[in-house]
Amino acid sequence: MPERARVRRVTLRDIADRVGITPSAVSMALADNHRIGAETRRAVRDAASELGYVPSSAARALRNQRAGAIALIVPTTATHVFGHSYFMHVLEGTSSVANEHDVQLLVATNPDNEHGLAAYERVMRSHSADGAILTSAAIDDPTVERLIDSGLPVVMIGSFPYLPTAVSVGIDDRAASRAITEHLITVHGRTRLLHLSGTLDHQTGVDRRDGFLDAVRAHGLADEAAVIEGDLSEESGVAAASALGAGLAAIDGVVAANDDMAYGVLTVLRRTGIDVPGAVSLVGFDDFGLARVTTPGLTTVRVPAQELARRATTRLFGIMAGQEGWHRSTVPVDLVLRGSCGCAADAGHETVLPV
Amino acid sequence: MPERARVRRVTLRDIADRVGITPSAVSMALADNHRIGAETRRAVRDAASELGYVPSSAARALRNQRAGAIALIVPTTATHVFGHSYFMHVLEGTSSVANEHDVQLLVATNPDNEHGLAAYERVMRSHSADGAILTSAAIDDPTVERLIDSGLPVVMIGSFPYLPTAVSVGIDDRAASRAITEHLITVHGRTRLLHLSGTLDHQTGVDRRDGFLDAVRAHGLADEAAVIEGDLSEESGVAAASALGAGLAAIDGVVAANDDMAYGVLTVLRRTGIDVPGAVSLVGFDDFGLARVTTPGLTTVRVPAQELARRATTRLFGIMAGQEGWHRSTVPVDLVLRGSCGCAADAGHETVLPV
DNA sequence: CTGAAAGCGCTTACAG
DNA sequence: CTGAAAGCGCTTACAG
Repeated sequence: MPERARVRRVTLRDIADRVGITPSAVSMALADNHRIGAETRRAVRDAASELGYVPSSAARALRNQRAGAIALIVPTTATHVFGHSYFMHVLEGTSSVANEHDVQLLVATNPDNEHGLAAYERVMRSHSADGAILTSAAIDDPTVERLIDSGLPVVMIGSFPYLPTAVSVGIDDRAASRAITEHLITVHGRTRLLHLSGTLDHQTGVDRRDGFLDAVRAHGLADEAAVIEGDLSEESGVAAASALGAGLAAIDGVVAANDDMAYGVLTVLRRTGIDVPGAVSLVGFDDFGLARVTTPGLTTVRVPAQELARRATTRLFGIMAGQEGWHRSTVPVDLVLRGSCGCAADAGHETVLPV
Repeated sequence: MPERARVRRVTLRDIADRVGITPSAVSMALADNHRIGAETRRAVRDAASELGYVPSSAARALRNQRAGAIALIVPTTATHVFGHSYFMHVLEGTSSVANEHDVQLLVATNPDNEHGLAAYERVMRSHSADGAILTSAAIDDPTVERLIDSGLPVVMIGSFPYLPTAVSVGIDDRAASRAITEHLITVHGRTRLLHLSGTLDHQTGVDRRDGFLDAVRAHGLADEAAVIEGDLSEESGVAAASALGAGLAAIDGVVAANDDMAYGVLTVLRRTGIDVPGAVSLVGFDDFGLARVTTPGLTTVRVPAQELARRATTRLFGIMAGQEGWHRSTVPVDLVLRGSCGCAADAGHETVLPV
């Protein structure tokens, strides 16, 4: 295999031989150790770049007892529950911060319940990663606590009220959901509201539902309000709206727990001939891209997923460096008012309002 | 830091001490080496699982000269060009095969043009990965050739006619695009066709356009046909259709290079009051999910992105194991006929036809 | 001040 | 047949 041969490692030894010093000295020279004279340092640098030296990550990891990598842990179910856009945003945020720290990013998924546990437990135990970002775990996921108890630095994205000592970065889902619901009530005079929730085994689903309930209760509209549990997929939005049938006519506002479900509802309303926002105000949650181009544009809560990931990862590096400090960071979100609630008549226009 | 202490590594030495043999013997026992007696082997296994032994990936990597990881390399621009769903499918496919081989998955992105090169060159040179999957590189991306020349096992997803020796897995974009265009011509009698292409700096964009041109030329419709270059985003579909203005009325069929752009076109057609599929047949490419739930359902080419990734990764492991063999594998695709071309009248119905 | 050894944790080639 | 050393490539504590 001549091709493989070309990959042959360039080591400190090769540089040492060329410059005429020891590997130890080369190591120090490359680390700009003052023990090594300036001219030798330069000679070493030159030789290193000529030979195309790159340190062996394995040797470094073994010697330093640090992997030089962090892991992004993704429970299997999460992709389906949270959607592709959410993960790409998280991946981009995590990845860019890891790059800034010159650290590799491992992505660990749980293939199934049997080996799933092992999948990321192995990551931590084998010390393939020095820390982990965990996103979108279910409320009752037992692996989360195990992971935290293991002592590996972990930062979670989302809300974890049952793990008060865990470090997490998230948004205030409840307040945001309440705010967008109150927008329908106070600005658009809606009184018969439906909430299409996410799965209630995730904290996000619970919090967004509770925010909706906070709003309808505060305005004395609880009796007219209803909640249907969906699963955050567009299909479940279609299904929920379709199942309502004639009952749809009795509703004048729909608060969906994410945009995808809102699209599903929109499709059914349109098919049924119910005007949005004329007869029904419709709002979503997420603002991961498509909300801007639907007709009408979808009013929603903008979740800064990439920013959440960036903060979580930055914090992770802080913890790995020995920092202590806060356990929970909440990132503010915005209401993005477009046409579907009744705000902006013309396509493309939007108003952004901090919650 | 008491928490960190809990992570303290369990090594072969710990097992050896407990069982009363040498680390070497433990290593052999765990590898089921026949040199070690059955009872010792059992004792070692018991001790290992009691102590929670997991081999050090760094030590193994250093000793075996293998990283125990593969890399998924993603050029920066690619996310925007190919979309979130495409990448999640690729990630899932690659990840699951890596899991099956008990190998870690590294995700390497090129943060920007300056350090971008270094980003994954470092991955290969530092031997952080034993092989790489490269997806969606631009035609003129110089890093691709460098990567292949480096000797690191690489499998690419997509089409790379300029790199005939490269190992790649893809679909026949040109044939599929021709097939779906001919469907509009022969089955639905469309004669004034518009192609909304992807970016032409990616082979996919070129191939799908050429397939469209093959079809209109073969049927003598080239003079009535037009091509507009988009960028695969829904917005660009909106923009292209809007820019056409009154010209839209002269068209009776639109072949978009992906579904997202088709949604954009659909939005404009609907807004303009042009009936799909009554006045215009509209088709896309990808079938990554939403095509099923639009109204009408979008006729498209189903691209098995996850399967492509699975095959590419399986092949990568083959190459890493020393296999030689084919350089290019083409995965067949299907036409999925729904309502937007004029085929299935009722929502939810679809016909699947191999290309 | 500087040279060279020790050792991270593993596996296997080698000596006995 | 089996015990124990060598060595992967690094970094730093130690001896001189």
